[in-house]
Amino acid sequence: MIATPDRTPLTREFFDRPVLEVAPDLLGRVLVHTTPDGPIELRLTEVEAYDGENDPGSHAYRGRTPRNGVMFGPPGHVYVYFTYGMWHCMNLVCGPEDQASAVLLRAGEVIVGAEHTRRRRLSARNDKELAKGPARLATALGVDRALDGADACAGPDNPFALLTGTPVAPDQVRSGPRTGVAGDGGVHPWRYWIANDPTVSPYRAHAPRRRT
DNA sequence: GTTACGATTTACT
DNA sequence: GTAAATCGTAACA
Repeated sequence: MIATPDRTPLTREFFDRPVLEVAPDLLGRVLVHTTPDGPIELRLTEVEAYDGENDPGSHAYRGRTPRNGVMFGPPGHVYVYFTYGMWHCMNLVCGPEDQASAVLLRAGEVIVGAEHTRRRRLSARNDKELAKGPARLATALGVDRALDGADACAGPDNPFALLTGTPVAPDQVRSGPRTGVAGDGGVHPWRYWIANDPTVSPYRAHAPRRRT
């Protein structure tokens, strides 16, 4: 029996901590995105930490650019990037400011508004696949670069918010290498997920692209 | 201006 | 299991 999720918004202070502390603490939290179709709510089941300018796997590794500028801003905001010419992925910026660390939201369980996500996720064979993977998660929510920089701490009446939810017990948190991260960026066990959760995406090693 | 590649997903053998 | 899809971004010339 799962307790009723706490709908108090997560505070700026929650995100203004080292990213390796925030990332596992996000599991079980509830993301709210209000779309033109209606609200969608997602319980986070899998995340990945990216530790600022010293992390070879991070978009911030080579310094600030037009794309990653939000990562260098205050914590508690959304960083959205476009990749592979097709997909969007979303992150939450963690503090302290100028550290440029963030948590990639890799997977979740849709708990409200599944009917809206199914229209965007026609290849999903069941509801567990609606947000099983970072690009699938963003697609299910209808998130794109328009949300880049949005404040996740402004409360549930805003287009985007993170609520306290029901954080998972520490003994239910698992960790391992990050998925699809090249080179030295793949060595750290900075991927976190909820044990035995059916919405967690499978691990994949980085696949170098073949020459044309 | 040109080039190489990506914090992925999907379809197909 | 492998390969195609598809284009913004950043590095390099």
